[in-house]
Formats: sequence, C-alpha cells, structure tokens
Amino acid sequence: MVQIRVNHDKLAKALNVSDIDFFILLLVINLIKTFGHRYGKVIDAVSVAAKFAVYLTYLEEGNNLRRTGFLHHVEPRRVKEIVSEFDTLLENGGSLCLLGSVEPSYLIGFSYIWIEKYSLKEGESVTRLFNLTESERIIIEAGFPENTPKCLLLRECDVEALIKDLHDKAQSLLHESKRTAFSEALAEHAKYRLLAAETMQEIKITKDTSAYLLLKKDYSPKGRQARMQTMIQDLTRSFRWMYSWVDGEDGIMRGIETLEIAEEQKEEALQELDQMMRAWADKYHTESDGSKIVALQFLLGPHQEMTI
Amino acid sequence: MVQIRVNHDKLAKALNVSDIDFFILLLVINLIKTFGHRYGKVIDAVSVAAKFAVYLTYLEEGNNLRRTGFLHHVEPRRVKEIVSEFDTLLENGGSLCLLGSVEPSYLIGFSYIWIEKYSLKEGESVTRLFNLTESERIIIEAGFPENTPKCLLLRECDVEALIKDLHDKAQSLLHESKRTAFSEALAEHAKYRLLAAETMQEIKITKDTSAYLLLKKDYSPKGRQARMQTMIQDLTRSFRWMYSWVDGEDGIMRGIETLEIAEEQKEEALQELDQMMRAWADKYHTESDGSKIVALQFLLGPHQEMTI
DNA sequence: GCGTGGCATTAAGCCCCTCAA
DNA sequence: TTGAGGGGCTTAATGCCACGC
Repeated sequence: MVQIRVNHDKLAKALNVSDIDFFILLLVINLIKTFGHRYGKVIDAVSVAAKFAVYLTYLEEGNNLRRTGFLHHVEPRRVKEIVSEFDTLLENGGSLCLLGSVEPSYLIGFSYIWIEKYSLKEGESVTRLFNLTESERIIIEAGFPENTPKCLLLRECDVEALIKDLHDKAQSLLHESKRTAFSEALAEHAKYRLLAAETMQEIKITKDTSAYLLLKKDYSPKGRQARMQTMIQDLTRSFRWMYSWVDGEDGIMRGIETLEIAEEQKEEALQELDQMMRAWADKYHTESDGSKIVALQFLLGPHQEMTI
Repeated sequence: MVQIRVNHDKLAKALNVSDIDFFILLLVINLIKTFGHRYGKVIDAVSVAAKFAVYLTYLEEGNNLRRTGFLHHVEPRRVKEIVSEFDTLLENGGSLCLLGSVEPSYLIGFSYIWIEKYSLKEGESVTRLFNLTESERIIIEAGFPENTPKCLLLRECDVEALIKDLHDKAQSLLHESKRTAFSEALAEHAKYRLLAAETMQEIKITKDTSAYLLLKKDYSPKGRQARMQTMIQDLTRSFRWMYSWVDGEDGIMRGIETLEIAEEQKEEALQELDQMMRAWADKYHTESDGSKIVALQFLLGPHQEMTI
C-alpha cells in the first residue's frame, strides 16, 4: 500500500504543487511512511547527498572553496568542512551511507535475531519467560494467529534488547563520527514500527506487563525485498536515461502510448505486448564487434489522478 | 550534461553505495549541480516533504501526536508544530512549495526582465551605461559572441538589481513566514549561477569595473524546459507504478529487454519499435463502457555503468 | 578574489515532570 | 493509562557580515 489515501479533501487543495514538488513528495513520503525510515534519517541522507554534490563541484572547480560556495550558496568555511569530511572518508576507504537500504536495516534483521536467540527448544514452553500457570498459558496461546514462527514470547525488555543489538550492529558499520547513540526514544520508535509492520504483536498479560509475539519470519517478505531492489534499479536507469534525453543525447528513445482497453481484452493484450517485445529484441540482437548493448524498459499501468 | 564526470578514480571507491543511496545521490546531485538549486533549498524541500509525511500520518492515526511521533521518531512537541503549520496552511488556502520548478524560478526569469527593462532602443548604444569613448566601444563590441539578444550591457549594480527583483518576485508568492531575506551572498550566488549557465557573460572594462552581456534569451531553452517537464511526469508515473508493482497490485506490467545491436541496424530497429507500439495500442484501443485507460511507457538507452 | 573569524537563529535530538480525561 | 503540555538541555547546521591578504 503505497498510495497513501487521506480522505480529507482539503489536502487536494494543498497539493496545488508543481510536478517536481510532487515527485519529491512521492519519494520522501514513501521513504518515511511506507518503508519506515526515520524522519531525521531521510533529511540526513539528502543532506549527505547535497554535501557530496558540493564536494564534486569543489573538485571540478579546481579546489576553489569560495567559487564552490557561491555556485551552491554555501559558506566557504562550510565547504571546507565538507571537503575535508569527504577527503578523509576517501582516504580511509570508507563508504558513503545515506539510507543503506530501502527499508531501515535495523528493522530488517529483527525477525532473524529473534528466531536465532529465542528459538523454541524441544518441549520448551513458548511462555517460558513469563510466570504463568498452565491454564493462563493455554488461554494466551489460544489467541495466537496461525503460522507464527516457532520461538519464545518475549518481554518488553527482551524486545528492547534485540532492538538495541540491531541498532548497535547497524551503527558499527558506520565510521565513528556519524553514529547515533541508542536511546529510549529510538527504541520506542522501532517498537512502534515493528508493530505497525505486523512483524510482531503485543499481548497484554497483566495490567502493566505485555508479551510480544513474533508474527513473521521477515520484516518484509523476501519477494517484496527483491522487487524493491528491481524497482530502484529500474527507476535509477529511467532517471539517467531521462536526464540524457532532456539534453537531447543520442541513443535514447522515449515514448508513451495511452489507450482505452476493455477488461476482457487486457490479458491478451499484455501477453501480446510481452511477446512482441521479446520478438523485437531477438530480431535485432546481433553479437558483433560494432554492436552496443542497449536495454529497453517498459512499464504499463492505469491512468491515475495525481494523489499521494 | 548530466552525467557528472570526475576523473578521480578515488571516487569510484566512495561510491560503494547501495542502490537506493545511488538513486538519491542521482536526484539530489542533479537538482543542485545541473538544475542549479541552492544547497539549502534542496534540504529545505525534502524537510518540508518529510513534515508533510508526518502530517499525513497524524491525520491517519486519528490526531494522535504521540503515536505519530513514535512512528516517525519525531518529538510529539515537534509533531504539534508541524501539524499546526500545515493546518494553518490549509486554512489559508496556501500551496505547498518545495522547489517550485525544476530550475530555480528566480533564475528562469532573468533574461526576460533584462530584455524587458533594458532593450536597445533605436540608435542607442549598447554601452550607454558606461562612459566609453567610441573606440573603446568598438573594441568591446568586437569581442561579443554572435546572436546575443539586443539589449544593453549592464553594470554590476544593474545585474544585482535585476536579481533582487527576481528574488522579491519569487518570494512574494510564498506565504510570509517562510521567506528568505535578500542578501549579498544570495545575489553573488545567483550571479555565479547565471555565469555558469552561460546566460550572461562578464566583460572586464577596467581593473575594477565589469560589464555584463546577456547571451541567451532564456535561462534554459524552451524546448529543454518542456523536456524537463516531460521527464518529471514520466518519472513520477514510473514511481507510482513501480510502487504498485512492488506490492503486487493488479494492472501493472513491467519489463526489460537487453540486447546487443549493431550500429547500422539501430535506426531501423528504433523505428520498428515505435511503429510496433503504436500498432499494438491501436489494435487494442476500444472505447466502451467496461474499458479502462491505461498507458504504456517505454524507454530505451545504452547499458551504463554506475557512475554519477 | 580568496580564506578565515565572529555571531544569530533554528532544528533535531535527548531527557524529565505534571495534569486531565 | 495515555495524551497533552510544560520545562530544560546539547549539538550542529544554515545563514548573515566583515576583515586581512
């Protein structure tokens, strides 16, 4: 569910935005709402990207702090900081990390380490970490959904420990300077995210103790993760080709066909399209010295209104 | 020229980035370097988009500050500020403005107001604003490139006045609160941008006075601006469809064909592809009650390495 | 033209406390 | 119990300008 629907018609008015603004909104809103990246993380990521742009200009402009500053409206002193930041990063062979992955890395691994650390051993009770009578146990287990991974029910503190582990692991990959300390606020955020993603579920035991049940073996299904990768790759390719196309560069072809299609013909049409593309590619595929590799990317979908 | 080339092989190493990070880099770097948006403006734009995401969640979560805060890792107090910001925006019927246009609005209009305010009247000298002898004038004019718009050569202060006008005009469209005051630094930035975009050219008159010559009738050619609009629209469509595709929604088809093609066959192949698509669309186009509007978008380009 | 130093403001983080429905 | 609302805190980044070379 990526199309975020808000029934408030008022928003339609506010969305009186330009095309480029809408584009940015679509990206950012999905990064935050759909993929679950932290608010600050997204801004940080863009800020790093922007600093990198400044760094590139600095190199291109022959190491001129002031000129670079003027070109992008950044204080020369700040340019200097940025430059040294990237210089040392390059020297240390560090890698640039903005978001790292489409979904927050510290959430992706959650199910995995839960299963790893708290797998259910032969004859062990799922509620081992809680002091429950046999009857209480049966009542609680009766409320479990189907097909949950075979592992222990956790206490709040266990969940927090897992989150802390993941956070620390994710942070350890970063170079010292730009680490975020673990905090209660962060843990709480992660907990809410995991609940919202239905990776785990909260079960009230008593008035002030909760148990947590793992629902899925993955934060998001492997198939979905693979498709997200493909999405990013396709979109990146589109980006680059379109940028080239704007500048009228050779070797880029862009087209769009709009049509009305009857529901019952759709299946047939799509199949024919697929075969047609394949046949075309086969026909012109020739491996010889003078040939170049090209790719044809296509995408078909419904005509949509501009909603977020 | 969007592919920014830096010869430093070192950078290849730093570009040890994930797909999503590369994607963000591509977007942000082009916004800043190619389109010339200010460093701070881009970060601001994303920040507004992120705040909007928070606002949407707030509405969806039944006006729950706390919960919204946890979901995105934002302080409840900050959420409240954000919410009231958007609430008042909506009440006043204001519109959300991130970047506004693909290129900075205060630069796009530059040529236009120059031509408008300083067009060359019958028999008037291009160097009217400077105290030059006839011979000096001839020497300077001899150095002009071909086909420059017919308007006066300007002094530094005139250029700055034009920039200020543009800035004020751009700001007046925004709602009071989020305006940026005009400053020397900003003017200097704009000047550098205009020079870099070859919209105008600096001509040294004496040691410490310069003249400025308008080179183009537009900040960027109209055709290019139209293509940029198309680019953004195409990319936005791709975005939305791909997001849907990731979630396995119906009615989306996505494909890619890679082939090696001989240079001499390319032209023929592209033409055939174009006709083929058209024929396919015509064949299945039926206007009836049960039919839905779909669009087929395709893009062909060279296989590329991952460089920025 | 270039680098650097001083200075204001804001935002993004953290935490802790109280009150009312 | 949970949301609202208050307070107080650090750090860092985005801006301005002006000075000296």
